[in-house]
Amino acid sequence: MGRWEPGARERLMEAALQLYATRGYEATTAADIAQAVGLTERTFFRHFADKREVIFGGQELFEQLFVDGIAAAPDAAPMDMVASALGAAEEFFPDERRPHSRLRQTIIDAHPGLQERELLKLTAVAASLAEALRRRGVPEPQATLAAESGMTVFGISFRQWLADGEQRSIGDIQRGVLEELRALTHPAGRS
Amino acid sequence: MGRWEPGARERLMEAALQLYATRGYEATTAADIAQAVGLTERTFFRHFADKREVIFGGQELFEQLFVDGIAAAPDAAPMDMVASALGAAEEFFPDERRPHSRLRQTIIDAHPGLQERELLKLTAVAASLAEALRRRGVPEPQATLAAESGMTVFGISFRQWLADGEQRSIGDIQRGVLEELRALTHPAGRS
DNA sequence: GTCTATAGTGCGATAGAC
DNA sequence: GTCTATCGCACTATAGAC
Repeated sequence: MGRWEPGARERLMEAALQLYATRGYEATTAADIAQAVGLTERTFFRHFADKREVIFGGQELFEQLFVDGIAAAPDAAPMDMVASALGAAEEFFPDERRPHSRLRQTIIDAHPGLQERELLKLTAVAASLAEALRRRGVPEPQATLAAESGMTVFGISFRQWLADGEQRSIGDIQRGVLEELRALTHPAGRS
Repeated sequence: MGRWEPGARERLMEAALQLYATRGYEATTAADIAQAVGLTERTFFRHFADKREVIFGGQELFEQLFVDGIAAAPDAAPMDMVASALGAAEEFFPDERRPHSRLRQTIIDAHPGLQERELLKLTAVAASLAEALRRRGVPEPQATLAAESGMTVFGISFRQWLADGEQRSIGDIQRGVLEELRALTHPAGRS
């Protein structure tokens, strides 16, 4: 047994989610979260640059899955490689995770500061996706366009996946949304 | 003549831009900005909810122009109404404004906190665009998809408009990027 | 217009792991 | 001894409450 319990980071994240959910984000101080897991405020800020970050742990894995998806996609048109990479969402958001994701999203939606951070993270993923596409030989502006369109599809699908009564997997939803995007940008009758 | 110089808000915005550019964003306090135009810190926070907001004045007009663009667009496919609304960018970003926009963007790009705020503003515009499309009878998810795709086109085009040596108007760039998007989501040979 | 809580930083000290 | 996680304290600026 060491001096410290292991997994301080994970324990802080879990405690933060619970406290933000019950007591409210603004009413919860960094010191509260730290105290809840037997640490000090100073240690909280060693693990997380700010009070918002504690909600967004595990995002690196999420981003990596998408990027790997591009690298592993068969040679095809840019949007088809993106579609293939979107499969990563299925791995990251299995249906069992829906309740947890709903709770987390409720907290984020209730606070502009957290929404800002979420958008920044999503934008970072889009930038990484674009970079991965360029490594596959896709030029600009197509790489950024395809990457951002992919994240748009993911975002809309993720929201729908969380919607009350929704039963489909996120992958199924994404495939439908992507088809809608294709139809939208190329309506029947237009050459 | 009133008791106060008029245009406190505008003077604060201009002073903030200059101070952020010369001294750096983090090294500039709200009190510094207020003092530069002969006001107190308290007054600064009466005009702007936080230190970041001072960079984003005038966004309401920007948003309104896009929304009006949707309302005024001739009846057509959703993406065509969006394309029509994108024309608002031409009015809001005439070529004379390029140097000012470049300075402003340099400051934003150097600070994650400002990037977050910028993304939130852009997302708010997308949400308003989607709402305007729904008022024109476009259902979900097409409305959100078209609105967010429109903002993607705007964002990429705006970046390109600021790029070194770029001569085209933002409208010309947007038209090209939109065509790229159409081609990307419907490559030749795919039905 | 003042007063105050909280976020977040900097630095030094300490306690274990190796 | 080095390295790393933790703590404690002092400090500033933000932002909101009164």
